[in-house]
Amino acid sequence: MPERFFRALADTTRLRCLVLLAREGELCVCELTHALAVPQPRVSRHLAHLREAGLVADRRAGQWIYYRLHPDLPPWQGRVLAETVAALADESPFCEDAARLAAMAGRPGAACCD
Amino acid sequence: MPERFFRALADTTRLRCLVLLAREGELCVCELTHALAVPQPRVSRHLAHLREAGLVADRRAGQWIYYRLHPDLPPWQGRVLAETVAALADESPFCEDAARLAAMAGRPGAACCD
DNA sequence: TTTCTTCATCTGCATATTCGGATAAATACA
DNA sequence: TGTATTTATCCGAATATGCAGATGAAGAAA
Repeated sequence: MPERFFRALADTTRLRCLVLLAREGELCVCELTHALAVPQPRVSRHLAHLREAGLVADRRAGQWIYYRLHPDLPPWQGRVLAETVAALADESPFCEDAARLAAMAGRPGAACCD
Repeated sequence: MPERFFRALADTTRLRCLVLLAREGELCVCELTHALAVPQPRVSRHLAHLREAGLVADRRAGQWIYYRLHPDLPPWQGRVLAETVAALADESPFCEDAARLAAMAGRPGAACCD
């Protein structure tokens, strides 16, 4: 099912989510929604797609659901993802996403004042 | 346009062509058609897709048109492709494709009797 | 020229993908 | 209980993608 893997990567919204998750480790839907600056249902829909493709895992914590890159990703897919993230992280719109996330106020897991 | 790259990889016929080209270096359409055992217009259509995505280059030699992985592929895309080919080459249907190609009679570039 | 081979493209159709907007479900909190 | 927040899903429509089969275009060889 390698086509399923690449199909999951063949969309800008999903790639932006993956690049952010690779950088940050774990993010909730509202953080991703703020960082990408797109409607929330769109983020949820694409995260569901990534989850069904086995690329991300989710974890509920109170009212938030945190997503992360799937720890059991096949090694070659992990290497492909790492190469991709390294190549894209400094490009647009991925770097802007990271900047918006860093500037986001009231992030759920963050300390209030540091 | 990384989505364009991954979209090009998100189809079995195209992946099979790419794996064969990576193994063999250069192949004409009739060799690919024989190796994949699918209708020729299907191969041509997907090769055109790969060409428009910048993944392969073509070269006319008489009545044959030879395709190869594009020599100017961005380095990170080359690494992704190499990881992918290494992971898939021994899997089905990619290994069967290589076997059918090896057993093909009357290949255009081959010597007649060795 | 005619014929053959190779390859590309067109036509018609079915399916898949994506979207925005509305709504539902689950949790936290008053 | 009721309300606010977070997340998921549904709906309808537009667009994209894939296929098979037929046809077209280009070169080779008679």
